[in-house]
Amino acid sequence: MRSGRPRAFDVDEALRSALKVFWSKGYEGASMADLTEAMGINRPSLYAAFGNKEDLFMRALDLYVQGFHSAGSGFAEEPTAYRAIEAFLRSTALLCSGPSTPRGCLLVQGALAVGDSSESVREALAARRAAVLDALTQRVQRGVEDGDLPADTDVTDLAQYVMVTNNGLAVQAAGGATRDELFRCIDIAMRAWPTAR
Amino acid sequence: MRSGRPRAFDVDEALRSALKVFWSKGYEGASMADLTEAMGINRPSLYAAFGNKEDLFMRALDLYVQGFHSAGSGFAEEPTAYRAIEAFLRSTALLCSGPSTPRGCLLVQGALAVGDSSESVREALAARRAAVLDALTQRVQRGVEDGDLPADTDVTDLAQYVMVTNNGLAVQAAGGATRDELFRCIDIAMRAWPTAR
DNA sequence: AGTACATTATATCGATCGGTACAGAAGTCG
DNA sequence: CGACTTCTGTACCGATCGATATAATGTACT
Repeated sequence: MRSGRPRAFDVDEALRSALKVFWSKGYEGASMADLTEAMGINRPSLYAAFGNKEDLFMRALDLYVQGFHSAGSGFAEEPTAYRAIEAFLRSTALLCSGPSTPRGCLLVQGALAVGDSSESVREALAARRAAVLDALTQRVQRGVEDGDLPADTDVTDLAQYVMVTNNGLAVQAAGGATRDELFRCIDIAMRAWPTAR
Repeated sequence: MRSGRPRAFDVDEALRSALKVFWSKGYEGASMADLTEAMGINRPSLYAAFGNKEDLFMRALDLYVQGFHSAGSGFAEEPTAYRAIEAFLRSTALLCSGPSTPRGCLLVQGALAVGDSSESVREALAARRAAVLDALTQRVQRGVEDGDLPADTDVTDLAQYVMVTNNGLAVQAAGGATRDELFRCIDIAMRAWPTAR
């Protein structure tokens, strides 16, 4: 065991608490006072364990993407592109309307309405969203290759449409839309899906 | 003419400058220093002319909705529901990707990622978005009555789908999507439109 | 000219922001 | 038992937040 006074809190649990604060208030909207209160620790403990506010956010962002966001789950493994995208959107709807998590999507919350001080945070979020778009594009591309999408499908445009729907769902969820309402929107959105020839 | 020293700036022009700042940075992301600099006036002049930061934002919000946002333009007067909604979405895409205005939509920018201090601002934005949704719902409803939508169309769900697309377009635009990309997303989104019987 | 009055600019207010110095407390080592 | 190391709690740092007190400036009315 390491010498010195042992830590009186669980780092992972504190990080989960921090994630919830960032999730609901965004990067700049979450103050250190908010964070330390939610995490149940003092300020110096936070800085010793996580560095600074930006480092803490990056850690929370990793946890969010790997542990919560649908791009991390196996949506791409659904048998057809249609079912994969539908699963992706449904997963987003579930995540954004969870009863025990904040409404909306962290990747979208922090993307907008940000001051000058957090350029690197905005870039990190943009990179994460780009990664999601890339995963969607690859799955759509595979759908073309598998023959469950027309050969002349513009995979970039179609993936971006899915991304638009995803972001729109996140905003509506943050605005108070219910889980059922989001699901019915997905049902409509999937009607835009190209039919296989 | 009113007695006393005349104002050295144009109120409407200053308000337009303030709108641009709020539009790009959101309510909390825009500091009074940002605003006064963009407006070209000193702090006391701002407070004398507009009250406080929240009052200024509400004035800017009015200007945005009445002067910029597509819900204020005559999208509803297009002959069919399809063409009305398409016009609405295209108008959103144009607004969110304008070369001389900030990217994205003020109603969406400020809706998310907000601290505790601006509850009333969030409510005002939610009310504006609700008004847009209501206008969409009414136009869809008229489409059902006109017969260019099936009689069993769920107008609420369809309007909410349009709202989701609208919000998604705004987020993608804020993230850097080009005007053409947005337009192609709209082309795909409109494929979900119900066909008249 | 002189008074009244609204706007201007400077300088500053208390509160809060993210971030830390410092001393005491709680462990492992010898 | 100390010596050493790491964490905890308090109290505080300079910077910035939104908002103002105060006094100088410029216009209209008498």
